[in-house]
Amino acid sequence: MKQSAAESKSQRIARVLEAEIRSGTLTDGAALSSENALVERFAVSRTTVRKGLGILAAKGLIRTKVGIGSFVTYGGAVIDSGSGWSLSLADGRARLGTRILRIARLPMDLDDPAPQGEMLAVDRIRFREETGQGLTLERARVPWRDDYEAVLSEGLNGGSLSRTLAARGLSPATGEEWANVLCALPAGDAALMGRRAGEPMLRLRRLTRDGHGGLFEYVESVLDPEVFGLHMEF
Amino acid sequence: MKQSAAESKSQRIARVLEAEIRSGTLTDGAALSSENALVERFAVSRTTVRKGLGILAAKGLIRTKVGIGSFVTYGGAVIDSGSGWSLSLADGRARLGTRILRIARLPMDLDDPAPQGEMLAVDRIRFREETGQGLTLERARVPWRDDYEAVLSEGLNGGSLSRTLAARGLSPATGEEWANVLCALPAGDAALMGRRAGEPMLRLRRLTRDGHGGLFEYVESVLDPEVFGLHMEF
DNA sequence: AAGACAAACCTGTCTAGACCTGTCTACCAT
DNA sequence: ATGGTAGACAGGTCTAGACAGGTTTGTCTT
Repeated sequence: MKQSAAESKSQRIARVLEAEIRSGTLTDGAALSSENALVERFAVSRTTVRKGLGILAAKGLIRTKVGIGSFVTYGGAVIDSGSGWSLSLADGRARLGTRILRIARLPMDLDDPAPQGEMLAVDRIRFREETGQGLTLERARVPWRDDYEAVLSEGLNGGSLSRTLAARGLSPATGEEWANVLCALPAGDAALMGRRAGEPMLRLRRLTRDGHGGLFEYVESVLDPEVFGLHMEF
Repeated sequence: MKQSAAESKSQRIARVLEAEIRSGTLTDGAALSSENALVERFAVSRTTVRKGLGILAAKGLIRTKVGIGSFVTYGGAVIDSGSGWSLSLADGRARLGTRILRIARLPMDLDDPAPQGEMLAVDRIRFREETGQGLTLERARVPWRDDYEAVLSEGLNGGSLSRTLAARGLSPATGEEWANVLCALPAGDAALMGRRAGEPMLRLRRLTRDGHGGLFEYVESVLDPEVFGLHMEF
């Protein structure tokens, strides 16, 4: 077999496996085949397979444990504790696009956690690419720090606020998450999402704290109930 | 065998048992099943079971005596599990009454798990005592066994199906749970609950399996979204 | 009724082997 | 120098046993 010039074998392996993960063939939490099985499947050496898996691990798509194997960690938007909810797409294959509504510095504007002064606010919508209809509306608030100035101008690392914070060495120590039914979508949110007001929606609120109990991040999400659900294994 | 997270089998066993201890299913001083029984239940080797028990012992949750068995030594407050989600009453203290709609032997009548033949069915409503309005509607299905005959005539142990099963030495090895928004309460369920049809509701589905992957229990619940939510700490 | 004994449990400990990832080295090709 | 191959080795995880010794219980004997 001829090797396409631009892509090494390990990159190809990573690409094929990533496609299987993102397409849902390999679902969240599922075990990948063992390295030796992948050696068989791709007819390459184990070194090459491991390089490919390394690429996926660096992207955060899989995690591997000695003596056990590699596991898909994509889509578990929550924690890696293995014992939490993960948000799941109930509706098989919906292609999601993302649009950032704003990244701004402003006083706390959400009701729930005690007012905390200036915040870094990130509002984001995810929408169905075919129709443009908004499927999720997420409002994240993080206590302002001066080194967030760069975020305002340069945006987020990989579109993810948690990744942006992690890149600054910030990660939460504890947290809570609530899920409930929002019986009627408010008109303002409906307009932003391109939906009808009054629809029932799935609502998630997530509050994380740093080691000293201070607010780390607060996220409020409204999700299309036809597409999103929560899933847990135990 | 499919493993659900990047977690070793012994860790999973420890986690499941810890949840049972902390949730009060296994109370202080109670004996755990013997190691060989746990081998059966989780379908793993005794070495692995012992590793799991070792984790619990290291946490001080159990103590084991030669020739006798392992015992729960967790005396502390039996608050909620800490791992996984717990159903929480959003609406402070609503006094709940319980009404069993039926306990019956019948062929599988719910859509979700593959049809399994005869089932023990328990349908139950929880309602607000002040108003009589139904807050939850739960349908539980368990594959029929002949020794359930007594359940049909004598009812459940303490009103709980899981407790009834546990009393017969039956407990699940693994399970999954889904939560989503039921956009419109069907008319039939609405009549049972004394609610208006078409209301949005919170819907939970829970499927547990025995160690060999066979169906253990399936429960479908519909919950008042004003009163119930999901909560998780991590 | 009291004691001895055996069977059936239980945990503690050990082994051999299968299969897994992590790491290393030596070598080849472009 | 880079990317791939092939193999060896260490160590983690799990299985399937065997064996020793503690505990309980029922039964048989005295």
